[in-house]
Amino acid sequence: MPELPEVETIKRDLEKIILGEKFVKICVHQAGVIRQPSAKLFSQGLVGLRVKNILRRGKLLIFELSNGQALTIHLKMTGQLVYPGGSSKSRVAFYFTGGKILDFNDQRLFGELRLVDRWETLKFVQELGPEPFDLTCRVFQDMLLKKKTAIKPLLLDQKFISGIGNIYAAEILYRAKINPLRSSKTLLQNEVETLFCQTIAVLKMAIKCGGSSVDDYVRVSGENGDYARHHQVYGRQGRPCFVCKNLIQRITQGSRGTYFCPHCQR
DNA sequence: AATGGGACCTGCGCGC
DNA sequence: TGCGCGCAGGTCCCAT
Repeated sequence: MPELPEVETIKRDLEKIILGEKFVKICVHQAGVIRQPSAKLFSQGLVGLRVKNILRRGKLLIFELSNGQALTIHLKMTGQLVYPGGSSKSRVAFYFTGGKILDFNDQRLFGELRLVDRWETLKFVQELGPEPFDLTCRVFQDMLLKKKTAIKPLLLDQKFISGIGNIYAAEILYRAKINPLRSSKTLLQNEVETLFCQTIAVLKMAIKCGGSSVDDYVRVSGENGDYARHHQVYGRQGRPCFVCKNLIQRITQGSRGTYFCPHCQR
């Protein structure tokens, strides 16, 4: 699922392809993914505009446009942006000057595309927690002390911290040797420091690898990201921990899967 | 206020 | 072999 490292990878891939390009035509094959305004106004509104800048906020991709508006794309679970496009899988096809086609694919139709006047004022954006890379350990510790939730669902909470999803929450907690069930405010100073450092380290390494290809995620070129081979716990239930050889467990937490090593993570 | 579960979707893998 | 069910998870929405 596209989390921060995957969306950042897509952002960087796209910068090389469509920065400065002008939309000449939009083909909406699945109107449901266009959340704002109507599919018709969305298409009409984009034609003639250039992509001035590409940003990422949490897991949201933002295309700043030449007239001051913005195209926002949330890939949710199965969204993809693929170039060159023009495939039959495409839910929306973006045509640019010079014949370039960018496809938005989305098997499960959870994705959300919007054309808005100001992306900063979207409710979703306003409620997002801080970017991990903008945090200091000290601020992170203060945030953790204000909550009493289990640490795993807290890391997944986009209002608490933005960009972390189910895969990286598992990998980060494993590397920090912290049990996902621990209440955030019971974490000791040194555990918070390790958690903070591992959060940054895992996300940075995952970006360097082009993200984790599990299920549908691919880079804009269609290639896989390479970080999945660094996964220590995600999807490894019943298999031995690489450190202690005890079996990785899968439990359900907040109605989604949590993978961890009960021996290494305390 | 904070937490939990269901809804939104589709394809896949499993068990019968 | 084939069918139906559960599961996958980002976010929203509602109930508790």
